Amino acid sequence: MCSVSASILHADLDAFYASVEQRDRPALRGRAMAVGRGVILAASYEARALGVRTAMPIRTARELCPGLITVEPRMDSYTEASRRVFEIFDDTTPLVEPISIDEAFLDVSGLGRLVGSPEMIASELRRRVAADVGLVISVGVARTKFLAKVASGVSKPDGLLIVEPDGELDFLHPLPVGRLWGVGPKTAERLAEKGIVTVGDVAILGEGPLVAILGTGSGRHIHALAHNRDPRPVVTGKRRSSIGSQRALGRRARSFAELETILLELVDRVSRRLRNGHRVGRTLTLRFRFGDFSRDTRSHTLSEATGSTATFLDVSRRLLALRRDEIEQRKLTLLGLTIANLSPADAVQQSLPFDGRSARQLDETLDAVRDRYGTSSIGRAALLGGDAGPRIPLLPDPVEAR
DNA sequence: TCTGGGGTCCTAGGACCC
DNA sequence: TCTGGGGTCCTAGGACCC
Repeated sequence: MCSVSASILHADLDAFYASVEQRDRPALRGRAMAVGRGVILAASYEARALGVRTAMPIRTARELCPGLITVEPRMDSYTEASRRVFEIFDDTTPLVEPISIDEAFLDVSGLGRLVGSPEMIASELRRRVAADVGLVISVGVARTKFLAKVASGVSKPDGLLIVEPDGELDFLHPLPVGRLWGVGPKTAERLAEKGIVTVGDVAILGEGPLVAILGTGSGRHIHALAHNRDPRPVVTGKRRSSIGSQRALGRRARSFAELETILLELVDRVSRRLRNGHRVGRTLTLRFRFGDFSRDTRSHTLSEATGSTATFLDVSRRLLALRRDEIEQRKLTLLGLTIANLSPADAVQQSLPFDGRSARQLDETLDAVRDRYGTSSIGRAALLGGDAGPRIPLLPDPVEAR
């Protein structure tokens, strides 16, 4: 599926969240600033120059960079900026594959005669994103998706880099192994122990020894990438395969009743998003993180996919109860819920019978839940499981539950 | 008050079926 | 009594990415 010429674009917005903030608030321009809550989500290039990195705790970032300005994320603004950038992508070629809120692959192989060379298309794309949305985007152009992504990364910030087919390996081999997609800190360390530091080292090693170090899956994968063998085409119309939500719990201890309330909020949020996307799901996974940073999961697969909040709540509360002792002994610092095994909502019956309670009774139930657990973010939808789903049974008294 | 919050893919063992 | 081979699904966990 590789085209013979460099005609896959990887377009990636630079320091996306931070750039949107600097665009909207001129006082932040040219300053070391970052977007974050607890940890850094995105840092301006001025802050990066001082060592501030994504995923770094804000406290650590301030030690490195005492004057660092941090702002709370405004997801709505980022979503809107992203939407406008993707409109420009879609206007450029019908073959657009989104990867995340701020990057995508574009296949422009069919546009040569009509519009111009990949280089001209990439330049025009960068110009339009700057002029119409006010953001800087870097673009890599190559024969494969993998190499296009590497090229955009190398070109940043505000870059355009084209890797022609006859220069691929010369470009690739001097780079550190961490540039290979799928090589993170752990894998890089294992390779470094064997003296493998650059992509070229991987390429020379051969597949056999690499498989011996990393196992079949990643061994073959990484070996192929080191030779720029990446047959994956640009694919449009992908749908996500899971939907989840999680909540960091901070340092203080939480009662089991509090955790049940947080779980209810997670279930409410996830099932609402599921229904808004007209999807139903079958596998629930509860994710735990403890004070010592160890992680744990518990999952359950239903016999049929559903969109019912009540069912999700029922299952997830049972999964939570399974870990009750563990949670009370070791401090829980994160609780997450993911629903996977998704399918289109019209595949199953969507509206479950309403149990006939009056609106007033529902509100009373809701008040009781809020009262008991001191939360205000639970809506009636949580009790109804959608427009006409069954109500959620009132949470048992925390004392009774023991 | 301080370690987001959203995802994807892979592996391995056990259950179960043919 | 001994013992196949192949396949799917589920659960748990690990690594990685933005």
